[in-house]
Amino acid sequence: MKRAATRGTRKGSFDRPQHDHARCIADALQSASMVCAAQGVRLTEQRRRVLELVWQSHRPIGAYEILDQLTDGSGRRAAPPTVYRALDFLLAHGLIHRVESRNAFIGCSHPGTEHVVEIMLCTDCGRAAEIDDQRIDRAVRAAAAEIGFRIERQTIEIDGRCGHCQARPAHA
Amino acid sequence: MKRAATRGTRKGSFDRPQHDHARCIADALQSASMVCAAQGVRLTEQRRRVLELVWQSHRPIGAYEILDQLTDGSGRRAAPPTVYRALDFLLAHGLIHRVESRNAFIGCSHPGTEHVVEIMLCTDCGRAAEIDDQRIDRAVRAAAAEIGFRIERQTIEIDGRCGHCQARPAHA
DNA sequence: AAGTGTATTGTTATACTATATCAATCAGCA
DNA sequence: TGCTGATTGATATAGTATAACAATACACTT
Repeated sequence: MKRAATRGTRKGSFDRPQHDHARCIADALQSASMVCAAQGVRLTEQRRRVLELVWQSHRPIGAYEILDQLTDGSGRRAAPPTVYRALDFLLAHGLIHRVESRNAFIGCSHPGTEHVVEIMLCTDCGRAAEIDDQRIDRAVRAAAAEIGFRIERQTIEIDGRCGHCQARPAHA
Repeated sequence: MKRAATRGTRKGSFDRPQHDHARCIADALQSASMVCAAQGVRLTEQRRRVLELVWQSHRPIGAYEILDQLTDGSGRRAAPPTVYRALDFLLAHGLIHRVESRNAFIGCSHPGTEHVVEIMLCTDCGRAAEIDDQRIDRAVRAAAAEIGFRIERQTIEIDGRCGHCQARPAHA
């Protein structure tokens, strides 16, 4: 599973715009399947479809964008709780992350492993990259320890311009 | 002004619960006044009142909580744009910070100075402390530099339990 | 003091994000 | 089969934020 998790989006960097994204999606779904099996929980069709929609691009996606694309076969649109429940499940099992500064969600780049979540967000192409930098984590832990603060959760989101976008004119 | 900014809430730590909070408020208003004068913008009565409400505690406050307390003298409640405009102004001039993970706002602990914003949030007493740790900033910059990412903004919010709360039973 | 242009505030409507609640259905198992 | 708990459906509503345009206040000139 570790192989599967790292075959697609590599943690710590932005994929080339022309990478094989179908593989990112396939890998994510496969990893999710394994993670759920390992944790003894069910990756239902509904949850799988939501995860697939989250992974349709590397851009954070909002709950209502998912909702708009989540028809029940006969074109009937789902209701908000449907999508939020699926998102809650995926969050709880580490398959997606919430981007707080955007009220949106991205697929987790290395599900099934313990890691702090640090996200870089390109303000040009809109894509997100999950990084996993030990130095940042160590620095945060050190700062917390100094004032006797016991960390429970970290929200680290960095906005800026990714390398690919800097290498070309600003987005239209 | 630097003295005023550091007299109240010290950056980098949680105040003792029984600190002289009236002074925090007074200092914040005074600093704001000076910052606005220096920047050639007007700290109107409306904006001053919103800032005061933000500073009524060290807990992040939501826009609608402010709204509920913002009467126009005759008890008439203001409308949302009124408070959001004031908040936008205060954000733009570095007098408050937005807490993304809470959709809420806190007063800036050292307005008028350039700094990255790193916030610790106690899940027990609900208070926030703005820290300004160079190690975290350096680590983030290093990680970004490695993948050619140009930083524009950082959102760093750490949830956990503050020292004061750890020193006593969990909050009722 | 009156006039003028800009900034600020008021007002109404509406968009966007998220959850509570209860009913219906489904999956796994005694 | 029938029970039990998990999942989904459906409706209503809470919570967060902005668009658009009118009215007012302020600073500055004449």
